[in-house]
Amino acid sequence: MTAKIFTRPISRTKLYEEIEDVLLASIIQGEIAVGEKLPTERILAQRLNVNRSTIREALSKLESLDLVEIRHGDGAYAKNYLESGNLELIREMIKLDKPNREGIIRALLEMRTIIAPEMAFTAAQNRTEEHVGRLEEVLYSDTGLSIVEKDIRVHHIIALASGNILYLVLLNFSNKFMRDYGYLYFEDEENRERSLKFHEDMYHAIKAHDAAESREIMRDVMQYSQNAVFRTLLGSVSQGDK
Amino acid sequence: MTAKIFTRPISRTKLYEEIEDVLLASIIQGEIAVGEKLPTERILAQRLNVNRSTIREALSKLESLDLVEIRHGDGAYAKNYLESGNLELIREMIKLDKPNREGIIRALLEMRTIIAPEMAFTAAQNRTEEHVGRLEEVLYSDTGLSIVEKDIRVHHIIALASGNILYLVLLNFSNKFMRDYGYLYFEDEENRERSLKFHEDMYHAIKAHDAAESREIMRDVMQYSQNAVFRTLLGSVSQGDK
DNA sequence: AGGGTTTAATTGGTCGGACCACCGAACCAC
DNA sequence: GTGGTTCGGTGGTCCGACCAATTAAACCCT
Repeated sequence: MTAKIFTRPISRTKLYEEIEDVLLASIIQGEIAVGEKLPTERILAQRLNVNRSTIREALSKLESLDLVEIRHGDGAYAKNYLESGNLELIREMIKLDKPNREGIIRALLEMRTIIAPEMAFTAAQNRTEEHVGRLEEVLYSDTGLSIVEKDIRVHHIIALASGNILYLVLLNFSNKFMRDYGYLYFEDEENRERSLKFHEDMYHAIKAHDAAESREIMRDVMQYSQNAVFRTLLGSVSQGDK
Repeated sequence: MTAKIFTRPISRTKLYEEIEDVLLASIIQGEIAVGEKLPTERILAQRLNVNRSTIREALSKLESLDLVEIRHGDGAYAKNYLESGNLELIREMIKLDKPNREGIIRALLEMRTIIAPEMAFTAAQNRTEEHVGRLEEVLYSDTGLSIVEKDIRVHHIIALASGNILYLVLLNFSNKFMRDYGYLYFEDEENRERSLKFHEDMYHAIKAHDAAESREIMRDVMQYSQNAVFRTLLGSVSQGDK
């Protein structure tokens, strides 16, 4: 006996997330100018017909994105996302701005192509036996891994070996996309084989402490995959996604 | 003698931030294992003697850091920050783990040295007249800017010109440190002068669409400043801070 | 009248308690 | 077993109240 539902059908997403999206869009699209004060929590609650706690959760998220600044006793102010936005904001923007998705993927691949080789270089210098062992495990023991997960783990171990935690964090960000759009690359059989060979070559180079070789290998694979995905993107311009 | 005061005099920071720090430390230091379920919100509220709303705000922040995963109807689970942590988490870690501050600064400088030159290269290719105009404004008109702010703005414009929004976001992150620790570099008179010259040279190279030259200039200044800060850090090893 | 102080209004932060939506495990029927 | 049901527990939302910080108007003293 389902009680008569008085509101919208069913909210699949959390309420505060919907509100977060609305406010985020308002700020990014300039409806709320940079530096402008947002309506108070109480007013927003009343206007959107939700509880103030819910508004607070939404604003809290926006604050975490560095998109608004909340001042106790004063109010919430919109910030310039071009000056303070963080990586998570990029992900949020993609959810609301699908057309830009391609541009961000391009940006991400471009950055990876620059960073990953240096990361591999440093990793080959600093790697310990443990890193080598973990690579072997991923390459030869973990049989149940998909190619995407395998690739992610290899890069993860390399990032760990590099000793630069920022490489690691950047890679984490990249991986979140890889899990969503990795198929753009790995759906091609040739690319899958190339990837496996890459894992092998990189493993040996790192095991041998060959920094220069590691960098070269990484650079090659990054440039190749970057171009491959670009071609895929070009070929699917008018293709919708689900 | 250092008897722990049971009732804290005044909570200088927001309550949920204190709780956030406590939970964050617990997870990073492994007291709460990866994958382990955290106590429920109600239990945490009771145990820490605060309201459940406050606990929820703290958990929400940790979720934004990708440090915990909250599942409706189930509970909150600790995640492996090495696999999912984001840039903001790095900042939080520094606040709680001062000894690591130096390592993170090193990592940041290392990454900047790699990325910034390529960013300048692309910027010189893609820059519009507007970018040139804004550079001129910062260099010759905005007289009230501190050297740190001036430097930040120059890099910001270059990042904008590059057209790669990830460069921009990474730079934003970097700038948050620059505002805190920029003095490590700019307290030296020679470095300040060098910086001004860098702005000049970079401006002309970008204006001339000279990508290769822009990259060279950027690479030089990055490597120099990286080394300069390293030396400063080495020289202040035993220097405590509060 | 000018400048510093007090007060009041406004706004975000915390509280307590209630109910709703969702998940998982135990249970039950088949 | 398989599939549905029940039920307890957990996060999500709501309500209304008070605390704490900020701001600006009102006030007072000189």
